[in-house]
Amino acid sequence: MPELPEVEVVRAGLEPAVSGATVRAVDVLDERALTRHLGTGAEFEARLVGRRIRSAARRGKFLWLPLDEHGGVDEALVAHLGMSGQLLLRAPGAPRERHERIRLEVEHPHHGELSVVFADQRTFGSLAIDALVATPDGRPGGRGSDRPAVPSQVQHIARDPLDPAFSDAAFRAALARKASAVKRVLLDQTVTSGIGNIYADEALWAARIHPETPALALSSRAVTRVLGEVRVVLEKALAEGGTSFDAQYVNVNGQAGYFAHSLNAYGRTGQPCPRCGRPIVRVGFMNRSSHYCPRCQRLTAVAG
DNA sequence: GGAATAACCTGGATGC
DNA sequence: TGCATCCAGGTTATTC
Repeated sequence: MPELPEVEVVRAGLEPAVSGATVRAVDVLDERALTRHLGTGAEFEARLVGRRIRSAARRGKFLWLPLDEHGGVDEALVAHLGMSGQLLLRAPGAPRERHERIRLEVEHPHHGELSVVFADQRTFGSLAIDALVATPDGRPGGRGSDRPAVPSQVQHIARDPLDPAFSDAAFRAALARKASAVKRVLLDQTVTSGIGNIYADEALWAARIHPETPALALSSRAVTRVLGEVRVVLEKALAEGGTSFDAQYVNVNGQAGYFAHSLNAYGRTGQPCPRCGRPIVRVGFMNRSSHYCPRCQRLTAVAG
């Protein structure tokens, strides 16, 4: 599933191909891929054709391509991959992808013509054209952006733990006032972004913290450990190209990542914990699953 | 206002 | 073999 590392791999793949490119044509095949766009497919197409893409930026799981100003309006093409979305680079005229929803034909001054394909099996992902608004802290909007702006629909999303402008103090303060389970807080994109079910389970396993521990019950050292392990697991996954299951996530060239081989808890129900050998258990949590080691991650072991 | 839950969606796995 | 059901999970609207 596309979480921060997967989205960052896509962003990094898109950046050299689309920065400076001009959109020549847009084909919306399925308007369900525009659920975050305020307008019709035809309007989306008309508004995008002729625009020049400046760069590729990301905050958490949101990706956006800032566009040259048009009529005094500063805006971007925003993408969210949802659970199964893919952004693929293809040669012009390439055959339709399975579950292809939208295709952009772009022309780059150095690389020539290229197709940018948005494919999405489960249609939880979407594209949208959205206005850019100033960041409250005046810092760059996210990775790949040197401008202090984010799309309006990304305003409420917190910075991610790999963002140089991420505030450890604000994260600590948020945990200290929430009685919810720490895993729920890690998944709350308004507290910290980019973490999904896989990396929440992995970071909590590494930090030896039970996913249902109340956030405010964590000691200062435990919070430090969680945040440190979140960063370690995200950076390691990024280095390995992300986590792929059943080809649900691929980079812009359609290639899978390798991090699934490095998972210690997620998806390993019944298999021995790599640390103590006790079988990993799976429990229902927030309409999904939590995987943890019942020996290493005890509900009472929150101090230190 | 904060927290918890349901709904959205499709395809693969599983059970009968 | 074919059909029905379950499961995966990010975001948001709704409910408590």
